[in-house]
Amino acid sequence: MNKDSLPPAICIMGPTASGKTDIAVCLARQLPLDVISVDSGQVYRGMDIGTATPEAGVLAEVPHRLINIRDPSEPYSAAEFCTDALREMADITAAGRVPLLVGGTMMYFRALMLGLSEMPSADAGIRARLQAEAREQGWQVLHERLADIDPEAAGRIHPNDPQRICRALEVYELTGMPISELQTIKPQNPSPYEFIPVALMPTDRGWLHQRIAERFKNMLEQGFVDEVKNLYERNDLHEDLPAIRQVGYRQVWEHLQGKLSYKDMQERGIIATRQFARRQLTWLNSNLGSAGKSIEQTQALVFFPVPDTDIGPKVLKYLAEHPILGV
RNA sequence: GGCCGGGUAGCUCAGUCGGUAGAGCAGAGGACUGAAAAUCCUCGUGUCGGCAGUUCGAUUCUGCCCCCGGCCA
Repeated sequence: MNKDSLPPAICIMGPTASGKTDIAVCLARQLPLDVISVDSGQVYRGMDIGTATPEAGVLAEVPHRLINIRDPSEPYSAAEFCTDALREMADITAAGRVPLLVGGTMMYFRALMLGLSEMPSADAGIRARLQAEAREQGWQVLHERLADIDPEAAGRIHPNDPQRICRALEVYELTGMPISELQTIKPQNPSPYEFIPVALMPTDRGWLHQRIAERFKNMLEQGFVDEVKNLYERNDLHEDLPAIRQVGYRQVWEHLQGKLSYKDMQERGIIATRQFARRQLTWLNSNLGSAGKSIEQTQALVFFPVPDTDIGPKVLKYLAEHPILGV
């Protein structure tokens, strides 16, 4: 290792239900690793069953950081994740250990590995106002407004994509600068680590779908509906919150509202999970893979096919022989 | 057994006054810079239940048969 080399950080990514937690536990038992969860849902307290947060026994043996750090009423964000993760990574590295980032929130991985451009964070007031304007005039009008101030962003953002139109207008109001211009200013030093990204890739979509269905039913047996009911009965949470919009929670919430029968809730929940997994696979197949190679200190994404009964030992072997880890 | 509805895409169905058919959902592919488990874009050939008849031409009309509902026996 030369003096310029950065400390290593291992990333285990994969779609939902691909077996990430099992791998993490397996690796943590063998190597001096500390786990950080990369999961936009597990950050919320009281949302364990539906987010497949590891069970207490697992957490007792292999602690996961960045789990249950926030109330569901307060939206978390990719930027906050970066701040929190870098803090934890520094802590782990200082202790002479290696951070093991495990999760399925690909945007958080991207933000951590490539960094985010310098931009203001969300502004609830502005968003509420833009939402109200959209309700009256329609998002088309707001998209046209965006086209006036930032033609490039308007060209990239589809008129039917309220979330991105909203963000682009919000950034412009806050800074007076087009978001497309701010985004061209790449972060200088995203994260001072050498990432070793590993992806679990299901080779058989049918297998994944079956696993997703089984796991969702299993969540219901473990009391998923009661978990959501506890949140539902608080009366300060609503269906527009990121926490409540999550796969599974959204469907159970609608069931509690009487909008979905139990049977339909289960079916729609499983379907939503499948679609979520497909989006995660798109990340792994395209952006994250190429993005990994575009940054010097980031290694190319390495794929491990699943299911594989020897997946644990194989990943372990790969890491143990990895030059950056210098084992 | 009789009468009435239905049998069209993986599912739910629309439609073709006779010129081989299209929506929603599912599924697949893609995008992704402070909500990302979010948000959004693209993709529709299938013996139109089977056999025969009428016709230049039948998924469409006619007859018979099979299957699924419902009603009557």
